[in-house]
Amino acid sequence: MSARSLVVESMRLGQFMSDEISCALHPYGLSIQQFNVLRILRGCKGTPASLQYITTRMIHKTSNTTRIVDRLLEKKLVDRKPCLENRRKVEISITSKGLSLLTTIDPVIDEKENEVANRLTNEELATLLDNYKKLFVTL
Amino acid sequence: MSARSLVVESMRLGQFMSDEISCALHPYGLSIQQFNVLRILRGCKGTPASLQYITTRMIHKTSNTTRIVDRLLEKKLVDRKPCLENRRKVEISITSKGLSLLTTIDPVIDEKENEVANRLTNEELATLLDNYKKLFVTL
DNA sequence: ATTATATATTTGTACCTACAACAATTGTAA
DNA sequence: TTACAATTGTTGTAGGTACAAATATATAAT
Repeated sequence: MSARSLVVESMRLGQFMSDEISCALHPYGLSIQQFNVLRILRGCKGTPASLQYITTRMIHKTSNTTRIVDRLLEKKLVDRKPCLENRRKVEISITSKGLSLLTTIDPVIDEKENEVANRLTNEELATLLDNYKKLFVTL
Repeated sequence: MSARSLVVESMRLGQFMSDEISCALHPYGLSIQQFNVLRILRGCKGTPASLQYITTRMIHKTSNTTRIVDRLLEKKLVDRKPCLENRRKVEISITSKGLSLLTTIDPVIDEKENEVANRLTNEELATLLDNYKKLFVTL
């Protein structure tokens, strides 16, 4: 019985977290994946990233990064340029408009994340993350 | 730092579980949501269910049950009839083809679920599910 | 040099989520 | 009864996931 619960409840919790963040992002017109890409690009600190690099860092391994970046381009939150050294590649970077949007959103997300995390003690939280690691071992 | 990890890692874990199940269902041509609906209908034990009833029991609260049922209908895994007592309603039931498909799939899913759950001791599993409950409290 | 293989991205399709608008039916209240 | 609100389901649209095929470029093998 518990085995089935583990799978279903883990999916439910993931969905719940996802909903919380999506909801917080909604006023800013960003989907959770678009936000994810923007934060990955900010983490690059000026160095442009390839689509492949972004993809490896996303939550959904099979997300279609091309099309997510397309939407960020339309909003002028990122730039996309062909890579001169390797013309198969593309160089994506966050614009100043993108950076300042993130600056606005940061405290809202932090607040939301803390609000959820505060339902557990630090010890419970540590144990939980520890158990996650055990579950994640790839087959 | 842990607060952010909690949200991200919960989403990752949910995605991981979802991927495991989707992958196991793939050979049978069912999506995880279609499978979910079939299991809900089986749980009704002959009593037909309305779309509304099915929706309340799904993982994704805003799933468009009409269209998921449409695809199960195409595969003749469910029946849909107008409800005579309340003509706004519709009566959905699982067919014998649907039931026998579920019977085939059941052990595959059980196996997958156990495989994942076995990475934790019973005590760890109980603690994990307990912590899930604390996190779920709706705001 | 030509062919084959690997890499990087794009495009196509089916299905799903999220949200809103719509239509039909039923319930309620003046 | 007529008007209004609530319920139930369908349809439309934008964005996303998953998977496969196509395209372009780069690298390796013969």
